[in-house]
Amino acid sequence: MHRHSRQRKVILDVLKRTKTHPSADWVYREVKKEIPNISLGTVYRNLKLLQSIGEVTEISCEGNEGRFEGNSHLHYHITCQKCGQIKDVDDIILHDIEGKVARATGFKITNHCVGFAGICPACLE
Amino acid sequence: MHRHSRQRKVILDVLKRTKTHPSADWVYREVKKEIPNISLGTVYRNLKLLQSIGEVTEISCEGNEGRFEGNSHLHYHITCQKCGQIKDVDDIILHDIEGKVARATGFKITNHCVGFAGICPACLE
DNA sequence: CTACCTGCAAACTTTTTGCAGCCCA
DNA sequence: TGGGCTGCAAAAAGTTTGCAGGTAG
Repeated sequence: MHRHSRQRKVILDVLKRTKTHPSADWVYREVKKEIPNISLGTVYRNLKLLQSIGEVTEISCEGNEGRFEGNSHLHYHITCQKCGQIKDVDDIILHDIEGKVARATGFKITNHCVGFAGICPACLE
Repeated sequence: MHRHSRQRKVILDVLKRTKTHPSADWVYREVKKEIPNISLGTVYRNLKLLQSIGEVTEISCEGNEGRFEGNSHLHYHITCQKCGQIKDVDDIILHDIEGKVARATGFKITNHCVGFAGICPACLE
């Protein structure tokens, strides 16, 4: 199966540590501080592998393509359309919606995501 | 403001007509049947313009980046993780969720999207 | 006329992949 | 020692943009 590698460990550490929702390139530049000769290809390969084993989630709702996070509990996101920041929305979880949609569509649901777009308090002023 | 152009009209027609959620390239190839020498750049420019005036929506939830649709009423999407098809979920709309999130976050909400991932009935068999 | 729009092609951004060598178990 | 993993670089995929000429109003 999988082996350990320093690169993979540091990539995961960076993602677990940050509160932001970074792009692959941001992760690359961050890991580079610790492993200066790491390659971008390795970052992409590991982000993909970590996703496949559920350690990392790629978020994509409302135009936030290619952003990752190491926070594995279910939560939603909101993006400020002015300054671009992405924040977690932890207060609201739709516990029953997957069952409803399963009944309505016949799909076996494995996951759902919710994204909001708007203007953040700071940009509203 | 904006002028009319045959290219723009055909692009919009294609999007209104289809029940799928096509990529820019699919739209390009479809429009090409009617306007053989249209360029991909024109398709991208018009998809962007049509988005900005609300005629077209770019959907992005659960890995469906770069897919467009001409169906402008609010609805959600579900993607089959096996065959890749995207279907509309029309039966369920969360009318009150934007207000809830506005109160919880202080954002002024302008939009929300919901995406589901799972396995479609055909692929389950 | 005069903006806006188009086709074309080049440029850019983001992500993937082939390869030779390295390293963990 | 073998198979996964890495760095590097080239390639692929997706999208944007500059330009010169066309066209709607």
